[in-house]
Amino acid sequence: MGATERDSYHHGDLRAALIEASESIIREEGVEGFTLRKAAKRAGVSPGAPSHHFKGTRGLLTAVAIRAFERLGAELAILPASGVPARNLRVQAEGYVTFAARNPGLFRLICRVDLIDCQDQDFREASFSALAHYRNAAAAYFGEDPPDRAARIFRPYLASAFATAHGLAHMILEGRPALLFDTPDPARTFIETTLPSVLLATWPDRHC
Amino acid sequence: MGATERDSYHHGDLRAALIEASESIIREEGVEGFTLRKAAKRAGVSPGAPSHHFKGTRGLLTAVAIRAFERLGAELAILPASGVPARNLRVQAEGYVTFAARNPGLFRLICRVDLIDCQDQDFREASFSALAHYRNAAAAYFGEDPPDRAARIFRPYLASAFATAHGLAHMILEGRPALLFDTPDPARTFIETTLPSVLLATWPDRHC
DNA sequence: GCATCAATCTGAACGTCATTTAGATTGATG
DNA sequence: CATCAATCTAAATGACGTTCAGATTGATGC
Repeated sequence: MGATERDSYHHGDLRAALIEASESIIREEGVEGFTLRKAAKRAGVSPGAPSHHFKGTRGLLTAVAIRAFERLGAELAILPASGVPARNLRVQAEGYVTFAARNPGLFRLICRVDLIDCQDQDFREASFSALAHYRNAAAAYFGEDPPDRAARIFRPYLASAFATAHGLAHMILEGRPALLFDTPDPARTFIETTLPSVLLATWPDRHC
Repeated sequence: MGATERDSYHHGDLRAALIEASESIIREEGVEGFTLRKAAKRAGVSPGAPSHHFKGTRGLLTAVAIRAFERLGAELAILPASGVPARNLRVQAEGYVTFAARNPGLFRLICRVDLIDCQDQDFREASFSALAHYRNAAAAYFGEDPPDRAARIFRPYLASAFATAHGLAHMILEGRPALLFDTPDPARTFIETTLPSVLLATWPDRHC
């Protein structure tokens, strides 16, 4: 549970262990509870060891953010797709917000551009790939071709398709639902009650 | 420019000076560049002095956040209002996003619930008051009575009215426009080109 | 005008943080 | 089996927030 036991002087796969440890810390204590020393301790190494595998704290957090985007992408990928574009877009948006609500630490991390190396190619690739299904659903709904990898990510219609869900996600993480509901899980209640009607108002379509 | 000169042992109005200094630092270097010691130095006092006026760093940042909400509220209050509800709502939303783009540090601060005492009554009051015009515009557009001070802030229609603008604001602060435009001020370009069409898609109304 | 008191500020300390460096350890190569 | 580069430790550095004893002073009561 605490520091990982280790028999040899070398760790074996410290890089992976640090990412794993960091993700756990962020899940348990949030991004603000994360420190490089904690991650090193949890992986069973000294505070200076991580520097051989990552460019400082930022490098490690960038790697964790990449994993977070991969998890988001995996969740969006398995959502059911119907023949109704509006419904598909709404399912993707709801999945996006649900991911943020269920993984507040990870979602906050991928939005903390001050903590991450946003120029990192793997990071940019991961952030692009994660939203593939969402993007396709939006393109189908708005009747446009989905942008390819070389094209700019955000077109006006895409901004529209992302902004509402992104805003709702942040509202949840900023604690708005707790002001509204006294249920055991206010965020869940928020998603189940407020969100569908919001998406309905944003992208009205009686075919859903 | 640097430390404020001081003739007497006592500062006179250190509380206000610390808030002023902190806001300047956050404007210049962002929230992540802020430290309590910097603020103390800029106000011309020792690192321990602020503790007599604020409950730690969080107390000071909460005071700065209150000021930030007041500035946001002041900007939204002077926006022109017409007889067309849809237009008024759109003007408020655009003002909201513009404030975020022009004051990235301050806007990030009021969203950093980990740095602020969100239970603070003055803070809650300020956050509520700042959005008065926005709320009224949304209520008029959706044909509902605006909620009074005692009522819960967010209803579904209000969440809808805020989510898109809030999401766009975060997208700007997360650097998305820089991926899109090569202009000297990508955020400005984003607002002037992408944003109106996004708001149009979100709240379609040919009376604007 | 003066003594007293509470508010305010300093200076130094403490523990934690990220990061760097010299040196110890060891897996891999020849 | 010797060599070498990769990996890790231990210690140090400087900045951070916070606390505390003591210095200073504005304000109050006389």
